[in-house]
Amino acid sequence: MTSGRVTIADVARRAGVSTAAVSKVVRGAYGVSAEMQAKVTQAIDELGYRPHAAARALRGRTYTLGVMLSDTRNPFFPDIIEGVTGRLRDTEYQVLLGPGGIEPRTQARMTDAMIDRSMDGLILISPVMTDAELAAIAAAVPVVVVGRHGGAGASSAAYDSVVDDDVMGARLVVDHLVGLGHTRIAHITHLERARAQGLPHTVRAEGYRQAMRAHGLADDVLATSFTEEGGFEGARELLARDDRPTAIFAGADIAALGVLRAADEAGLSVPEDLSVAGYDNIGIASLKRISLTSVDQDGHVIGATAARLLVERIEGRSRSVASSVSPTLIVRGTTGPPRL
Amino acid sequence: MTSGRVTIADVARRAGVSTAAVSKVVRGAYGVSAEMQAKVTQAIDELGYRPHAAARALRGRTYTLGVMLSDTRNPFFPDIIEGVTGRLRDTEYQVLLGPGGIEPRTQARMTDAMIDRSMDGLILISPVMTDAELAAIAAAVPVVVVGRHGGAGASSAAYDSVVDDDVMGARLVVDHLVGLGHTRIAHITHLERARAQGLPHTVRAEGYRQAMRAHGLADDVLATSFTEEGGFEGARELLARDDRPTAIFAGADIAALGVLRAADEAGLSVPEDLSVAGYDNIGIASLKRISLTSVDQDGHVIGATAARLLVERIEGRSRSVASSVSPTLIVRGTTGPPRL
DNA sequence: GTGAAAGCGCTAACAC
DNA sequence: GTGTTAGCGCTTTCAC
Repeated sequence: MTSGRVTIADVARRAGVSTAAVSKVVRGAYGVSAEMQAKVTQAIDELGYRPHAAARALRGRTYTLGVMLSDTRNPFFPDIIEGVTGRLRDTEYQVLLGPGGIEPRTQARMTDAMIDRSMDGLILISPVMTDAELAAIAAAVPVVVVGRHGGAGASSAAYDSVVDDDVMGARLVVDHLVGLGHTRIAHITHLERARAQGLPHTVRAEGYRQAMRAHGLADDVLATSFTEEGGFEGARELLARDDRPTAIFAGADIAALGVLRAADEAGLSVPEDLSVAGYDNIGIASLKRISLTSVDQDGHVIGATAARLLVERIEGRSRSVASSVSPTLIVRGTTGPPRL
Repeated sequence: MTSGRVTIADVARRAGVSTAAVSKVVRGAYGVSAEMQAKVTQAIDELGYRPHAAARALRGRTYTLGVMLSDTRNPFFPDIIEGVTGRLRDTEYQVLLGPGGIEPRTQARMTDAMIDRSMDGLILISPVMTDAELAAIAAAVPVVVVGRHGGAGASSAAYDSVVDDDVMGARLVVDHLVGLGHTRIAHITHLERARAQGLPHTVRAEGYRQAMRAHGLADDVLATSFTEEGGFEGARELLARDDRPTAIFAGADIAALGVLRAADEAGLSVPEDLSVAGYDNIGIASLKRISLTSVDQDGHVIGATAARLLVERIEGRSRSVASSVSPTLIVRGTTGPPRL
């Protein structure tokens, strides 16, 4: 089977035409008569011919798009991937995912590997690289970056980007809580590892500050980490204060789960004694037993947008595009009016 | 940069040798003097040469292994993938993931695409295909199937397989519950969609039955679905009975979460009134607020084993291997002695 | 031990 | 509108 592969020459012989003609029909290129089209198509079907991607790669495209994942465990990757594959379903492009790991080095190795495999374009999800590295990759292949905000003026023109509007997401939460009557609203964020910038947690924290200011309220940001433990520790510290907050907005659902545990342990009932909101709307947030108010990023739209932009780039657009997807607040059982 | 790619000819020129020599050095093949080895290696470094995978594919290997994912949302995929990539880290193989979807058709399209891209071997995770289709793929490329039990005698010789020992996992749960004093232990399984066989849930249910029988207890299997709702509905039905079970073993954690909700709503406390156990040990099972007793599959070992077997196959083994990985029971807060 | 040369399957000029 | 042909970058006999 491997060696007995059907080639374009077999099809040409069968249809009684040249290989060039077959190639044109396969690619849907210009200059083929309906008659030839029919003959070739029939021969292809009879023989079960499928173009050999590697051979194509040597001259033209591979019709392969790569998606580099920075962290396979990230709970909204599946949505983004579904968005990407859904958008590409009826095209001839195939999507392959590359587990890049969380280290800049392993991510670089993966993007190199994808370029070596002649992929036609790359979607990088939350890449941990310098803008210079990103620009270098974008110089070699069309690139769309997902999940990194704005950043580096000039060099960013080399690639397109899609982000969740994290400022808006944070504002939705604050507005919701203020609307319920809360005034002491704390925010738990992720402790920054100096190097990368424009990361979602930074933007969410900034959005929170802006929104609080807009309401004339004092902000209160605590940086731990986006883990269950991080949320737990942060909440424990916040709840130990004299004038403890009546609401805690965690920058990620996983941390919000830790906050809920801290509330449990402190004997506080949610949402009566403490309102809790998260970000990302991960699957379990909707479980009745959790029922966490959260900001939904609509990974489908993000993925579909990234796919659309990438194909546009491949097909010739050179002007760079930065797309921002609006999040939605999903109100559930963990937020309510503060006790009077 | 794209057009300015460094080729083997550039390296050969720089080192003052033939392209054939460079090729041998790159592949670590026989018959190269130490001196040539040194010259070539230096030229490669100076020029930053990386072999072009597509060009290699036309003659030899691509050093690319494909992992077909049947359902990106499956919570233990990340572990399996980490196991695979971890095992391959220090080899020259690269791993690319293919989102195959849950339909046989889309999965077939993905495996075709991977074969068209000349991947050296494929790992198929929980593929939904007939054994004949699997055999056809295995005839074209080395294959390791993960998550499908035994099955089709003869044809299975065409590929290797790695499975979790689901019979053992089910027994661990039953033994644990019986040891605590339970006798009325019910099992919630997934309603079978006729076609595929040897699927984990079937084997888990069978393992549960065997274990119950071994203890001289009557089994009690209810088939709903492996969703939160499925677990909820199943548990509601079970708990409405006169002699309701004192323990429910759900064949998947997600369903166990539904069972917990049903217990909450019925006013039963866990584990005093009802013990609950799941399977898969998904991330949130360990959250203090959930603390679900569950069976852990060790996806790392499963992934690493699959990678090892695949590489062995590629390098020549023809005898087929079926590997079974032992699961572990993680006892947490949802199981305890029944109320007397 | 090393190099020359023939392809692998396909695409893209360029002739016809 | 269709066919001929020259490579793409690499691997692999086969001479030397």
